[in-house]
Amino acid sequence: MGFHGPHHDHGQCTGELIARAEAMCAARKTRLTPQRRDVLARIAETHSVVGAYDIIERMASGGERPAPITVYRALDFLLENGLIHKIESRSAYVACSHDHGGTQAAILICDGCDSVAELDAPDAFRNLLAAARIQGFVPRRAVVEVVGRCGACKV
Amino acid sequence: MGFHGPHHDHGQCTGELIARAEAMCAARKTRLTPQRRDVLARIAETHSVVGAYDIIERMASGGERPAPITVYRALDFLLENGLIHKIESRSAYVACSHDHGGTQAAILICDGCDSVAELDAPDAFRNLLAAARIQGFVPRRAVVEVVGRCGACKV
DNA sequence: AATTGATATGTTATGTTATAACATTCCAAT
DNA sequence: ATTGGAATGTTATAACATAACATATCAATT
Repeated sequence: MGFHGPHHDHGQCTGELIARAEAMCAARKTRLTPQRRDVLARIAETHSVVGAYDIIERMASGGERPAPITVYRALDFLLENGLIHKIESRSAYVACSHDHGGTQAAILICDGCDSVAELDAPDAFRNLLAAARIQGFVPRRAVVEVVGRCGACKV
Repeated sequence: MGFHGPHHDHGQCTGELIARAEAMCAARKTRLTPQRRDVLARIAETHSVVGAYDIIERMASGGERPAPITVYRALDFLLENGLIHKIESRSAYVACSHDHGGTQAAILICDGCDSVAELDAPDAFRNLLAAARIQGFVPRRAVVEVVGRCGACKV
């Protein structure tokens, strides 16, 4: 949680993520195929948002250029399994930075450097969903994205 | 606030919205030009989300077909002036149902009937923004969309 | 080992959403 | 009448996402 500075050990981030992905696939009996692993690795290169066509470009430099549908299929898999998040306000994707044990996280997006942090805000979600239910609404999924400036980019 | 039933007086909704738009433009010395008014009116036809190209189709049936950029320019104006909201998780638009006096509203989206309601949830926003600030983040805009079932569509 | 069924991938094409770049027109203030 | 900013027109293209159908892979069963 929180933004990652420029000097953090990013190898650890990606290492943990891949380990988590493998553990999850083993547990759910799904497969982390080379394509899926490759797409995940490309997204995990940074903590900034990455568009689907950015992923295509990155994969093209260092191998065959995948068709868009190929990347979107991998994205669907990774989304379903909670390994990445879609940033709706950007139509882009980011690697999930940590295991949310069933709880939902808000997304903080810096419009200075495009980097993303996840924010556990259980009170906010509780309030939000409670307010929705009072209206007779049955929540299924909440999209919570806050756009602003991270500590490093604020003036 | 809340979802609108099938039998509500929708003429009143659109009437109020246009009146609000005119008052706002008078106050801010901006212009509610015929194109902008037309786009606003098309969005305001229902309380469901409307895509930009839906607006184009609706305008085409009853006049010249506007170019996409024409509609997007009007959408930008209406967004800037708080007369419509963009639903990020749908890439679509909805008329603002009521004047939010400076406060932010959450959006409830029914995945049964695609209709939208706005929800004042000041506690949720307060919690969310406070949690973000603790991380050293400076919030500028919050996207809060809850997807689920409205009272009429839930099983 | 062969069969089978589900999962994953390949291939081609197209649909959907949004903006760039530059020219022209409109309108209110001087 | 001039002028400067706001709005619109015009053409083209960028960016995001899925449809439809064919083929391949793999693990479980016979």
